Amino acid sequence: MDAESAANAGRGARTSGPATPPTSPPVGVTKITSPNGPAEERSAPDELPEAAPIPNGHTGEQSAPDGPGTAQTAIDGLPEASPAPNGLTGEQSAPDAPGTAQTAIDGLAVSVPPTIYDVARAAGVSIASVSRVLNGRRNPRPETRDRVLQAVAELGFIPDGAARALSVRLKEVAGVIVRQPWASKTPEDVFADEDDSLQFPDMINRGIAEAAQRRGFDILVRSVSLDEHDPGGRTLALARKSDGIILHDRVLEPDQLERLARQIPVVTLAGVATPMTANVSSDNPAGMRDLARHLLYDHGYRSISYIGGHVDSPDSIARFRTLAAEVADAGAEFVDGPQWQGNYTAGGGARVMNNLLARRTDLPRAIVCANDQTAIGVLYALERHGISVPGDVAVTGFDDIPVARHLHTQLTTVRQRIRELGETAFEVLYSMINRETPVDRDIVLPTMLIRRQSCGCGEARQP
Amino acid sequence: MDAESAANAGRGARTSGPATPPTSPPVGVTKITSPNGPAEERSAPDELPEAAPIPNGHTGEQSAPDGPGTAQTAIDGLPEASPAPNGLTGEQSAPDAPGTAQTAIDGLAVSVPPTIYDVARAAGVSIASVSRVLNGRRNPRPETRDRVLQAVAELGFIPDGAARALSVRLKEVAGVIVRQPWASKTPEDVFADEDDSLQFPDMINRGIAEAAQRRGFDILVRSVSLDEHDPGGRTLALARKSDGIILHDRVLEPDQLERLARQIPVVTLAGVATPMTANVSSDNPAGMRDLARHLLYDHGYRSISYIGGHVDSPDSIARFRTLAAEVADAGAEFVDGPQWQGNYTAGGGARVMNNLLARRTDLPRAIVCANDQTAIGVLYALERHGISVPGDVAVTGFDDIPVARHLHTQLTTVRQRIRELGETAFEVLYSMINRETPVDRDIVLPTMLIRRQSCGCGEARQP
DNA sequence: CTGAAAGCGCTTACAG
DNA sequence: CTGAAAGCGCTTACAG
Repeated sequence: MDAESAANAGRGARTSGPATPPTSPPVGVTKITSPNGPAEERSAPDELPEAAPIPNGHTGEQSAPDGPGTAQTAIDGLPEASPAPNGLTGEQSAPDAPGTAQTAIDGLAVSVPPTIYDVARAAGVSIASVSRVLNGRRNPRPETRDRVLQAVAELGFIPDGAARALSVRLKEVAGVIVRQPWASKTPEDVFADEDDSLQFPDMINRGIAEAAQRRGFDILVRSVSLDEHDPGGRTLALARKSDGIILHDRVLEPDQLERLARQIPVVTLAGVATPMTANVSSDNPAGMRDLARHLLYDHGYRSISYIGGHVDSPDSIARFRTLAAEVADAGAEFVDGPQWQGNYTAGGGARVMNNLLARRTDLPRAIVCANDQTAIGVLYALERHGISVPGDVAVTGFDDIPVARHLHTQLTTVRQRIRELGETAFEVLYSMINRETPVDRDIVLPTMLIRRQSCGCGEARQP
Repeated sequence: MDAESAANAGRGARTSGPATPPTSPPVGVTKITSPNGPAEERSAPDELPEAAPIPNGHTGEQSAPDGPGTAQTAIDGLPEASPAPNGLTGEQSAPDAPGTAQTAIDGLAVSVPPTIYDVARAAGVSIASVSRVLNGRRNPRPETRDRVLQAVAELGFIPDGAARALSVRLKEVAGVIVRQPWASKTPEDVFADEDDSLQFPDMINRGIAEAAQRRGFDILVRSVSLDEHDPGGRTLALARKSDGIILHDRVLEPDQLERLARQIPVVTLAGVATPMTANVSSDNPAGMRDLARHLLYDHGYRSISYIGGHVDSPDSIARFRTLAAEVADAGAEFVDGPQWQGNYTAGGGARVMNNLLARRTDLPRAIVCANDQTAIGVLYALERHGISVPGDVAVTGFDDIPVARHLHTQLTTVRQRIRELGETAFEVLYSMINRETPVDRDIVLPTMLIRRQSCGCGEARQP
């Protein structure tokens, strides 16, 4: 059997319907299968007979709730393999299942994993003892310990997380909700990819995950789009799988937030601390003030505008306010209006500029963007229209994401301690989960002005 | 009470030790608290008295396994609030807990969430009925339905995921293991940030998450570093929280992989399908062949080298082989050797080049990199040494990550359908979880050569 | 030190 | 249509 046919061996076999697929897409994973690569690069070992060893048969058959339950039982090897106390009933083979041993045949069978009862029996001890040696509670007798450990190794036992979670009331999972900026992208959007690129939220998540790992936690990330019909619902759905929730930017309305916080610990990023929630964010006022003064006094720009992020973003609002105040204090002109509303994406920034330029609007001397992503779009639009940055117009960002320094015109921006934002958010959440008294429930991290080319620094301003 | 003191209100209160912190870091989340931002930006509403309404008291007290269990019970509102059948024992207040009502005081208290029993009682029906209306099973009487729904709304009931998972034997969670390239970064590494940037793996994960969402699944991502002492252990730990596992690149040894696959469905990315696992990857041979021929025949380069990724990476090995073969076929020179070993990071690429240049080695006419990240490092090193790309040396990448087109010298590379790789991996895993016959267990996605500047295309080759 | 048993919060046949 | 009960796989006082 050559690789080609081996790869298709599974085809044509009966396929059972998935268990109530939420939004079932055009199903079918059929892809272009290596049109021309050398065979050895994609060979599919397919020793059917002995290739799928069923350590301990006995299929639990998780029949789909509705839909015709389809039984694809593996070869039932050891009938008496699971003498669990609470009488395992063995597989409940669906009535319409003509043949069995199907999953075993296609070689991808996964037998029902062993439980703590299997380990206990194999080791000749009680499940309590197994649990104890596995969790290092009260030192068991060395012999007991060894026997258990051996049984565990032999069976390849992996304790079920759900069962443990239910028992200790701790899942060791933190849910993270991100506002999805890349939802509204159009096919021909030049920045589709760029907006898919590493965002500020991704880096924060990296920080969260890192801190979580130290505590034995994992993170479950879910993104909700701006135009989501029910962000609250999606958030709740994630909450049931987590011990606590971290909310990026502003994903929930205040009332929804309160409801959620009543059920589970909640930490917001860039929001505002409430009696029930904690918050961690960067010092927007200080960051924007430094940037604004640099533009106003160091460069002497007399007219400045601000391209906002999401309309209701606390971060964007804070930045806007500080900038407007600084511009006013300097007696300079603050160019404002609805046409300057962005959405934190490069596409949004480009759109704002294109619209402005189409109307032949006079541009301010400097354009301050809500974040780097937006600035990237602005730079692009300006460049395409032959407008020089920073010669004709200065442009700045906020965040200092990695790409910022690789742009053709390096971006002047305000650096946030992005990962630290995430790490801190997790630590606060962790303490809340442990019902500890949080050290502080409104944490603000410092920022730093990063001067590069786009504001007019770095190189002699060329016309 | 001003914002400053409000923020510190919680301090000084007794803090209980966290439950067996794995690798306890210098604890304490104390951060720089807004050095100079206006107060209203970080105000912490702190209406102590009525701020923390305890809907239905009764604290479950998840006392830390070892360590002195510290009880921080909330105000016990409704003593008889949980008439659960299996006799809830109420809080097991730890012996050393002098006072209670502590979490309520600091305002961040989270009462024990209601269970299905609370809902059933409130609605005057059985828990079975609650479960049925919530899951839309067998249409309940409209009245029953309404009462349940109302009770759910009133109590803010969120069914516990662990309990559900245990019962239906499905967690609706897919575990994803990534090989962590950013582990070995040194402080002074110029590319630390760049390597922190959106990587190929991140984009794949985005695809996985997207596909997962359609099926009601969430993904749990864990990264293991190359020098991990026990990648298998960390993987198993994640496996207990998941229904299936997706492995990036090559994170497990074949034997570990087999052990894992015997317990739980496994899909590898860029690996090789085995009797127990499925694999999805890009067509490396075709992609590299197109690239190699472009370099060899279109540009006529006669000497080429390859900077590899991780030594044992199947992708890198496949690319290497194809390139070597193509170069040989063309009768050109393939410059090889251990000094050309990279590690998929920009830092790695830069290091290889710096070492080579330090030894004043003659460079080949073209340097093919295992991935874009590596190429970025190479471009950087070359530029610093005043070597012109593509004038003196051509450089190419692989992946076509977003930054590739934003580099000063735009990168010629081989595009992979990155997100699709992830989406496909999830779909295959999903079918395995449902014990379906997979459509194909070795899926290969097509690639596409993207010619930009770094190979010598696009602009007239300047000296 | 160890075992028997209760309990975690759901879902789902099984009988009314 | 609905309720009582069993069962999912662990952990943990509680008694030996």
